[in-house]
Amino acid sequence: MSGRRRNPRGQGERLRDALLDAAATIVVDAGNASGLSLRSVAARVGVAATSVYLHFKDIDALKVALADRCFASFAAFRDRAAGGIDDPRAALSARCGAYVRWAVDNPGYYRLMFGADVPPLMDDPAGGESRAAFGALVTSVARAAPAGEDPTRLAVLVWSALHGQATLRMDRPHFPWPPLEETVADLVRRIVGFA
Amino acid sequence: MSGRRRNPRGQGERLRDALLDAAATIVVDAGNASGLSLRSVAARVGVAATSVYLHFKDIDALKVALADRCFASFAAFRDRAAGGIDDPRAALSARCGAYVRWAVDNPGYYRLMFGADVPPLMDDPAGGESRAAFGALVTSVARAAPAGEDPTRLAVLVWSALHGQATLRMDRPHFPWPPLEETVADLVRRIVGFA
DNA sequence: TGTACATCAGTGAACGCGCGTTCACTGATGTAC
DNA sequence: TGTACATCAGTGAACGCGCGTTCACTGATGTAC
Repeated sequence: MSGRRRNPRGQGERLRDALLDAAATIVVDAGNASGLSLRSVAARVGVAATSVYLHFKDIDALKVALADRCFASFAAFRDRAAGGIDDPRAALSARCGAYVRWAVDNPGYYRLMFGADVPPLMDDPAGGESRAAFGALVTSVARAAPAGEDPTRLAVLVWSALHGQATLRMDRPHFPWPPLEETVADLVRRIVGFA
Repeated sequence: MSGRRRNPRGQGERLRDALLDAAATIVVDAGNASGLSLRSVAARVGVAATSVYLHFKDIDALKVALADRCFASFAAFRDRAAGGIDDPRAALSARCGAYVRWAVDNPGYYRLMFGADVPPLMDDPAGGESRAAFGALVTSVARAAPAGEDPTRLAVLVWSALHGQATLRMDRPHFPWPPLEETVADLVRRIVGFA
């Protein structure tokens, strides 16, 4: 079909990456994971549908692997945004702004990672990623919060506010949203309680 | 198939309600709208698949009609929770707690109403419902907020926080969530800024 | 009072589509003897 | 040095399923003449 050649001996794992790349472009193009299927992914790579089974148990396993990849790049983006900022409150604001910004710019990925699509993410490999991300938020909140506040509790509040901003902005694009970074910073400031 | 009899002459509209009822039970059972199809709805009612066309242009039109119904019952639930409470802050807390409670108790409906399933809700009949609901929130926030705050702006922040709580609680059930009403009240108190 | 006709509330067969899953198969390449 | 064999990286036909959509049809009931 396409000009694809079979991988050389010992390089069979490269198809796995190619399948994940194809899945990523399908998700990016559609803005969600609804077009992800064993057959669509295989077709995109130029391979027989059954070849997907060589690397993934089913389409959900592929989704989990893709989500795992996304968590890594999401975390890197937030760390980059917050890195090098000394003031803990400014660092927290930057981290949170980056959270919503990345989500809005990558709705397909974000929905895959945090939607109901792949239910048991929290227990699985990607669940580890997700918990680590929450841990980083707790740390950042702890540095910025007034004394006497429970950082974990605050982080739960902040996380849910960020998630709400992110998903509403992508699902209700016609709503007159105020500017993203400014709004998120205000939200975080109010929740965590610093001037 | 089932013991269904055709509606008497002039009562053809009753099938419309029956189809919506069937769609509602499908959504409730699955917890989402993914099982909603022209054929599944028709089968549930005990009617030929093509009969759905007599009342709905396509399955999306049926989803919009169902969402419309849900908005009505959602709004009634919140009004009931907030009604009769004189203190504006307590009323706002009750209203917001009821928001998240209803969402968590009716995940299928809530996802249908606020998810990406039926994109243009905000422009359509149900969009009116949705805007009216936001208006009620703005009013309630205005009564509770300190002077000098912009109630619409605050309502946006509160709404996104409530939505985040609601969707994360339903999509991440394994996360160790703190008690719902208490957490929502805390969130609202912090955002709106009252002691 | 009878009857023709229109309307209403659906029916049911058929179509092509994409889906996951099964199964036996292929053909190149490295390795052991 | 040659050859048999195992392994690897896939293939491709076939299955049954549910889906939306089309089309001509049915049969009861009310209404006009």
